Amino acid sequence: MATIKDVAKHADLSVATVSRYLNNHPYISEEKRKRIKNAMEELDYTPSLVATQLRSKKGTMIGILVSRITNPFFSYLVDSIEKQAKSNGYTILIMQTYDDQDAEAKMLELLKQQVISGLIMCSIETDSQTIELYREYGPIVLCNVPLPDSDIPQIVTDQEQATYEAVNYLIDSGYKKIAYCTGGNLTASGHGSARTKGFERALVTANLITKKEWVFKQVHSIDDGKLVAEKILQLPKDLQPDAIFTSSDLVASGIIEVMTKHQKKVPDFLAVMGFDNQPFSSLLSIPLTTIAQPVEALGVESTNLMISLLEGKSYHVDQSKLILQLIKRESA
Amino acid sequence: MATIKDVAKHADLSVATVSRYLNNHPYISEEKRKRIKNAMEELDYTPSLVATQLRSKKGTMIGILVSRITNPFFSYLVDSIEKQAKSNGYTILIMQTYDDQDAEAKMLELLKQQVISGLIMCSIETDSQTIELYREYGPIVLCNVPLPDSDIPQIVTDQEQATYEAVNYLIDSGYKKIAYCTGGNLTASGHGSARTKGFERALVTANLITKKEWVFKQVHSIDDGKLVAEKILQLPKDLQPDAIFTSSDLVASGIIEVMTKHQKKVPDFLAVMGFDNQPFSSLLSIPLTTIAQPVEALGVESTNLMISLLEGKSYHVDQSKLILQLIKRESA
DNA sequence: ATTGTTTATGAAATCGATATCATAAATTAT
DNA sequence: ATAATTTATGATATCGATTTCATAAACAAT
Repeated sequence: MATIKDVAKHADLSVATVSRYLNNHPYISEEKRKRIKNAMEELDYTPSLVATQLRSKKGTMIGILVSRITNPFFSYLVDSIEKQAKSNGYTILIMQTYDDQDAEAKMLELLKQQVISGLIMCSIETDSQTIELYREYGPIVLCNVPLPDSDIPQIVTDQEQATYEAVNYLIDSGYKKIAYCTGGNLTASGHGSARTKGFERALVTANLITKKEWVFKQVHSIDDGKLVAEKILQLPKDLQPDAIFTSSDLVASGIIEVMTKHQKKVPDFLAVMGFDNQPFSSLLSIPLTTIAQPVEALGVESTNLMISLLEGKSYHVDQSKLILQLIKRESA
Repeated sequence: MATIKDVAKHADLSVATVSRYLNNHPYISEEKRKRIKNAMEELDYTPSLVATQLRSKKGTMIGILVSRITNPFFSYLVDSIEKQAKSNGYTILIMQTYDDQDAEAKMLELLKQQVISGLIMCSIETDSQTIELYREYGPIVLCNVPLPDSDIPQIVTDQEQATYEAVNYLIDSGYKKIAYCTGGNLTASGHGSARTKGFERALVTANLITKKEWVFKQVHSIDDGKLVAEKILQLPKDLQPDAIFTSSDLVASGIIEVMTKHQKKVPDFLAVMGFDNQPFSSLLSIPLTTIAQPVEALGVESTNLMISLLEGKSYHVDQSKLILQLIKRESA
């Protein structure tokens, strides 16, 4: 690999001049410009990002933290972020946490070490104080994971209201025993809690009660959904819910699969509300009633915000596109 | 941020000794060991990855190239790779190419620049010679994208045979006018070509013909699938295929959606063969007949191979798990 | 007692870039 | 004509680690 030294030698100039050329400084004669350019081409030179970063502390890499890339909500979100970042000259580094604090910590370390210059967190495990500690090393943007009591820049949607409306829809449809799934554990401050609030508000407003047997934590995947369904089926008849609000379409699909296998009709036996409106959700044997998230906009806005933070500009978040929408189909 | 210098000063030792401590060199007295450890803790010191990399040329970052992360096949593959890499102390950098040569080139540049120490390519756009050029900068492993005429380390599955068997299954079921979708463009050397070979072999063996109206290139997504379906429906009746081999379950779903909307029964009007056996494929209104890929094993094997290459060890690929399997359901 | 190893440490060069300081020539201002 | 600026370039210190070389005890061998 050719280095800046080689280029300098080859062009019979100092490294300083070559460095100036690289950074578009003024005061380089047209003639030397050409000599440098030629030397670079002849030597097939590319500046070392590592060395540049060590010296200048400026980077072009943005980290993204998601809990699971296999969840289409996140893969589409990542997709959106990546497109937006790439078109602005930034590169993306993705890491999954699998709800693991240590993984999240590792990513924050990468920020501290300037491997990444900024971090977009689309999932969160640690408390806000810990995250605050890392803000001095580079901008952190929260994407769709509200952290109350914190002034970390965030792109938010109103998960509370959307959940409220969705559960209200269930209630209006006549369901009274509504179960609830969350990806979190109910204690954490992740966005689960906003949904939980909306859920509870709807129940309270309608004067309905919930039972602890109807609450399922840490459910993420199709398989988790299957487990939930099995548990429901094992409940005594009078304790069985007649509807369930799930944390994602993945979970909803798993529940429906098991119910169908046991000849329990959805939504007659159990109404199932999804979340995310994934591409396949309309194509299932029982098309999902679900809540669509503005994935595209979430990605664009959080990336724009991140870039403006990195470049010291200001950015006004366009909240108008960050709207959740209830999509009524057949599962509830 | 504390540096190695600060630690040295704080422990009243030289940077060299601290560096030795960091790298587990022998010949450091127990007493200084403790002093260094204490100093590090007090200063909350973390070695700079960037600086370490600049000096030692060794890194812990592995790049992954996929064409689209939103395709579940790739997101599950990435998931598998990430798990395996993480458990060995490596970090993953993911980039999407969207079939774009330039994106691929950018990732190869990251290898040249030692931002990543190795690259796992799960999709490929460039020709083998170009890729060869970058091998001097770090190991490159091809994952499920056969490049013939190349000795780049690769993890392969027999896409040709699997396709052959799947198409044979269609033929045995009585279909004679079989259409074909590919993610590539038929000219490239990607894994599309292996499938194409298998497809053609099955047709030739059965003495069937294909028509250029039945060949669809560059189809990847659900939307691409819808387009294909529309095109088929616009064909004159006698030119319409009675079965279609698709490049992914995503495409298959899109086709089925449009067919269903036009009251054309699948598989009676058109049998649809998927590819990938995605988690939702069994849950669709018409469960997909498809080919399961050993995603998990592909990830594990390619990562193990990469790590052994990175660490100068040898690794024997366990081919026994890299088996494709035809899964018969209802769509064909 | 003298030489040869082993153990333990520090000084300084190095990796490949950037940034500061110094300097010299060319240009403009007084 | 001299001073002040602008333009153009090079030397060199620096970023934060690793690594080589040198050195000095401590211990063993002759």
